[in-house]
Amino acid sequence: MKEGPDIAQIGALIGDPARANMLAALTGGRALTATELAGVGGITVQTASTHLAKLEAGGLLIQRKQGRHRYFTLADEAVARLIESMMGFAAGRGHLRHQPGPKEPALRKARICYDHLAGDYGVRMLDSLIASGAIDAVGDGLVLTEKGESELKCIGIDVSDLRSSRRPLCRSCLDWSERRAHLAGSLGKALLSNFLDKGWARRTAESRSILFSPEGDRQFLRLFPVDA
Amino acid sequence: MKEGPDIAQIGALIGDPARANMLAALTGGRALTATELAGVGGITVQTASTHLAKLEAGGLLIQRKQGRHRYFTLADEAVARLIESMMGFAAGRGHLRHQPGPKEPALRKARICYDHLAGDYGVRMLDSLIASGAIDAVGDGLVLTEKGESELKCIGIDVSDLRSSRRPLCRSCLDWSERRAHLAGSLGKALLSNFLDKGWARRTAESRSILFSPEGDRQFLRLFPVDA
DNA sequence: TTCATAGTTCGATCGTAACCGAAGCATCGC
DNA sequence: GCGATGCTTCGGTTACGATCGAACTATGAA
Repeated sequence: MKEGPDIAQIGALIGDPARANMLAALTGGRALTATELAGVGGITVQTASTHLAKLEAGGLLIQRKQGRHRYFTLADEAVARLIESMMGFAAGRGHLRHQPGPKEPALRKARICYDHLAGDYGVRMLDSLIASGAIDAVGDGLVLTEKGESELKCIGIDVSDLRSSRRPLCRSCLDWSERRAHLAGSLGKALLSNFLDKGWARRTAESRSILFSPEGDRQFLRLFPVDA
Repeated sequence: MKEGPDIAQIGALIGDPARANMLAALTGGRALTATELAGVGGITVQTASTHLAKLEAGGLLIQRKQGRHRYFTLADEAVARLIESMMGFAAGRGHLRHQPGPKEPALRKARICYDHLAGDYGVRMLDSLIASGAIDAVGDGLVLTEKGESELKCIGIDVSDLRSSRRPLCRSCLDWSERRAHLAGSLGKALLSNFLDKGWARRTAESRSILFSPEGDRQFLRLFPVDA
């Protein structure tokens, strides 16, 4: 039969634990060096090098040389969405990691998903935006309302800038920890950048989790109440 | 490290060519026996049996015993969506099958995607529904309009029946051959069933392709014109 | 120049999983 | 009961790929 595109190739690429860990780490959006990726994969640099070459040949990664470092990133947003969707799927099937580990709670509270906010806070934000009428959930899509647009302007986000990009403004992204949708798209990215710029939150060095400051936490919860 | 769900497990399950072929075949929505699946995988029944056991243990497949046959199907629609999304991704990266084969054209024209219409005709149908105002494409979601609902009633589809199901009415699904969206969800299913019931088209025995009769072809093109 | 760091390539080992033949169950038709 | 069919389990072979040590290339620093 051999019908359609070859999913076995990319399945096999993702199917190795070391490679899967590297890809998951890169879903954090940050460019990482080969040595760092060897660390997250739990393997030596030699092995990591061959893995990275395969991932690059498969079109999942791109590398950028900078001095004697090589920075690897996911090839594009489509790869990030694929990985995230597989995580959502795996979480739904109970294919979870054996030991949750100490960083799990922080990761579940707030983490970065390629370039936008995910985890409990990400889901909460979208719920609140929908409840307040800033975003309409229509079918399985999301649309920004006029009301929402003016509210965003108040917190310093100019939506007309975002519209000029080819990327969709609002996109819903399934959250693997919450098993519900959070906000992706260029607006999702802009909101997270906004929080980081304001100093409400910051990214951690080696993890995908996002740490809110006490003040940032307060502001965030005020801005996105649960029962709005 | 070791953040989040284990995508390596399902990646590895899909990563074997024989298993990938079986899964792709099952995306046709039809239940297949172990022997049939061995055929599409290009392996003996013994080997297929072990593969199927692994896929079942991984939650991707379910089996139903019926007499001395065992019928395998995808576990649920989420699996079908995962496979289809991986196909779309793979097609975009150029991970195509080596030789297109003789059945390719028919497959590209019209095929079944779990339970709804895909391929050129699937994409054309959605485009036409949007152009005529029966469906609104809003954000990256799809909504049926009142006008669309009454038009559907004319061709014999009662939307209120569909609404009662928990499954979303309209969903967009990326088509790997056309690289554009077609209509999924319970409405997508209902439309395809409608065509099959009317005798406009029929499913083929061993492939995912859908064959339109000359009359059905005429009716379909009349109902969903390109420049409506 | 020399040394140190980052990364790749080579070579060899090792483990696992895919594979099939043969035997073993289960179900159907007779 | 019998044989035939559909499928699974067992045993043994084979092949591929993940892994690492060691050697090699490249960039940067002193």
